[in-house]
Amino acid sequence: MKIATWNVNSIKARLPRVLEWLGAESPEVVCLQETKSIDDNFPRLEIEALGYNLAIHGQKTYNGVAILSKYPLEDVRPGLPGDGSDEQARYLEAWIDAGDEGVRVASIYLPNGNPTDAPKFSYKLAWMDRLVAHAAAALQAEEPLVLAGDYNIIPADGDCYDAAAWEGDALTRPESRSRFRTLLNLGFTEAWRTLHREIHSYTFWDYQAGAWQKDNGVRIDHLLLSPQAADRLLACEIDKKPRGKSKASDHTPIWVELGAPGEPLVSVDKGSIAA
DNA sequence: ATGCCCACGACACGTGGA
Repeated sequence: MKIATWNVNSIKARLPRVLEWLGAESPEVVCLQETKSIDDNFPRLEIEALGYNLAIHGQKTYNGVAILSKYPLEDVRPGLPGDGSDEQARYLEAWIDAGDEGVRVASIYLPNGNPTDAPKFSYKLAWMDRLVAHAAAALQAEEPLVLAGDYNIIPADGDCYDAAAWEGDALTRPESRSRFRTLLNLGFTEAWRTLHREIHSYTFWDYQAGAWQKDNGVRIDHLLLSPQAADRLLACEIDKKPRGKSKASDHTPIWVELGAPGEPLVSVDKGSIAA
């Protein structure tokens, strides 16, 4: 089962790019962020026509998350618990009903947090504290769980093109990174870094100053796997193709491939073992 | 050193993004 995450920067502006990518790659599950659409205006029909079920959690103009799935969606839960006064649509989770290959998936749009001398930064940190608490509780279920989305966190200096340029930014501040590590240390596996050793691989390139052409990017879109999901991890790749198209989002998709429970992670050549 | 570009809402430019 392929599970992707993509910050589309407006589902309305990006619909042709999204439909083209879904048609070409056919991921079973897709988490979208920054849909920037109220639920009544979400282009459901076009996406359903490609064989997807939808769960959406939107608001006017800003934020907005969605989960697309070729399997039925069950137990859909919009909103990150922990603050009933938070009206920003940044979290949505659902159970993907794929029988023995079922998995719980969350679509996450973590606050940017800039500028760091303003309430936006404290909101980011408080939101991360709530995410840590919710993730810790979710682990108690001992289910396969994938927390996928735009974390607005550059985990390490090698995950951006110029660490000096990003020093002091909300995406690299120690307060942000330490909370991301706390999340990982609960027992989550960061899929891409687990399977790739190379640095300077990115999921976001700014629209400005020719960042895409110069490969001035940052790696801020992540998939975090519970132990039961990590045991099934077969692959994780960044698909840079959509970022190079016209009318592109500034983010590009990243995906994991999960096998069935108990499926071998690598094929074994029994003949050579016998020899 | 600062802004570059893009999307939104709803018409002009302010807000937000990262």
